[in-house]
Amino acid sequence: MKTTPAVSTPIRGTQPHCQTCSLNALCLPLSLNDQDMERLDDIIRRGRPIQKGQLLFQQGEEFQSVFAVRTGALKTFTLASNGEEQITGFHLASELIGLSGYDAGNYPLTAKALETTTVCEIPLHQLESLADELPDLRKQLMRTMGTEIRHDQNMMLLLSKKNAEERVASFLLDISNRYARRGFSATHFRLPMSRVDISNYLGLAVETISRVFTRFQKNELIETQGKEVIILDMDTLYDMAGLNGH
Amino acid sequence: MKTTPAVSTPIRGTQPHCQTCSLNALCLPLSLNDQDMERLDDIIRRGRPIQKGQLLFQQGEEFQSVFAVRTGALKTFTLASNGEEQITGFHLASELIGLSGYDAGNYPLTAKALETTTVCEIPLHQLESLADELPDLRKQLMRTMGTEIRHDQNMMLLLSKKNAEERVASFLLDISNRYARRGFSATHFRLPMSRVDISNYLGLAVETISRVFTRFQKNELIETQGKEVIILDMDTLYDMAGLNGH
DNA sequence: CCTGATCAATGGCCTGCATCAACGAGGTAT
DNA sequence: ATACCTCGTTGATGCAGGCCATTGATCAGG
Repeated sequence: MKTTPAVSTPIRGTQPHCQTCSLNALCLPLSLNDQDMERLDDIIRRGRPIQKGQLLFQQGEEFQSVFAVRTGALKTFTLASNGEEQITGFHLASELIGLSGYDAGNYPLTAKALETTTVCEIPLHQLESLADELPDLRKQLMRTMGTEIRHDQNMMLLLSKKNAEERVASFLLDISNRYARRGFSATHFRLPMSRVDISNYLGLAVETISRVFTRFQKNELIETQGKEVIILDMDTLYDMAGLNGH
Repeated sequence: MKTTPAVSTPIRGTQPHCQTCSLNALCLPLSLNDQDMERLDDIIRRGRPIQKGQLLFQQGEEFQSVFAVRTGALKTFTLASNGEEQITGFHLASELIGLSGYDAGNYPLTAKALETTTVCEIPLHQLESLADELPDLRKQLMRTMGTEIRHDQNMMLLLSKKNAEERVASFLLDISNRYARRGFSATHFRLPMSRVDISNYLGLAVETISRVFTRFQKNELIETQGKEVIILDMDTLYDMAGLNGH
């Protein structure tokens, strides 16, 4: 439960590269040509996996690296002064973590593994100089931050305007879409986080999550068994989420 | 109530420049040297003021420019599919608007003037190429986006964990700090937005805002008269906001 | 000066969800 | 096997804050 020493030294040869990574079309290299991708690949450190419950970095620590999730999943959360935690996001494979630390010298949130997880570590200094040389990389970084802002503002809308059912529907569809983009099933997946995490993220009590899940099952919108979820009626879920159409 | 044709042609000579602008230490030129600031200044368009209620840009419109507030104030909000609006932020002098549009080709939110407002328009294309040439400008842009992310994540915490009094206290202190950074009084200021806007932003009903304001006045934490606010007991407000100390 | 519109404040009622409590199902250590 | 976790589910109760309605204050237009 303590911060792991980030990621160990690079072990080239036994480790995959951006060029051959199946996620490169979703990840930071997204818009880079082969040459540029190689230069990015050169600064990336890949280390041993972090175990469930371990921290990737902690709120207040010096902001040294940005991370891309290779396998597994993490949650990021901020701590209020009273010690309460607010989960700000879940991060699946190919997603970038840590850029929100950019405006200050330290991470404004903590990242914790939800399961055994491997990440690519991108040291800030080198990312900085590379971003100054490669306009496409700079654009991609700014797009990623723009996406994060958009996500957070959607969450603000969810948290201040939607009721419990709308929140849970939105959440399920969000996860479904993110799996689908990675080539997995949009209707049959496993939630990597606990009910408590979901409730925290959605600003509800755990009990409310349970109740909404069972209500959704009675109405044959979904089927669940523990963390396994099958979506039965995508359209109705979209309506409920207040995302009519798409 | 329709989108204004953004900002008219530049009227050089009668308009101020970044170099002489009293806000340049808070605004985008923040970290630029004189030469670089001049180059930024060259691409900035300054136009006639927009009136209260007019839109600077509208959700869905093509993302063409970023704006810096020179005088006045605006609110930005997203529209849910049911038409409800969620205010995502208020923007005072020197603050940048529009960067959240960065991940797609169009603005994900609408910006509306809360009072007569003047802005500096920074066309995206030119900002892009300048950012590729000036590392300091790139860093400043990314820091600004990082600040926005941090703000939004604080709002997520507020919206999902704080009660009505804590929300209002946090809000008043936020505004107070932002005025103070601009050299205005931290304890005596005028709120540019209506109670309805505040309630929307904080995820509460208008009536709740009114009640909390009067409760705060009975407890001699603040004094209000319409939009005028005087903060009487900053320390207690900090405690209530859950920002003990600072 | 009057009229209608917009905004803020306050009272009264009502509900969605938090809270408290209890319980079964796995999982793990002894 | 047994004891002891943690996790998810369900039921019962209470309340913070939403919603509706009224009133006064301020302001713009005729």
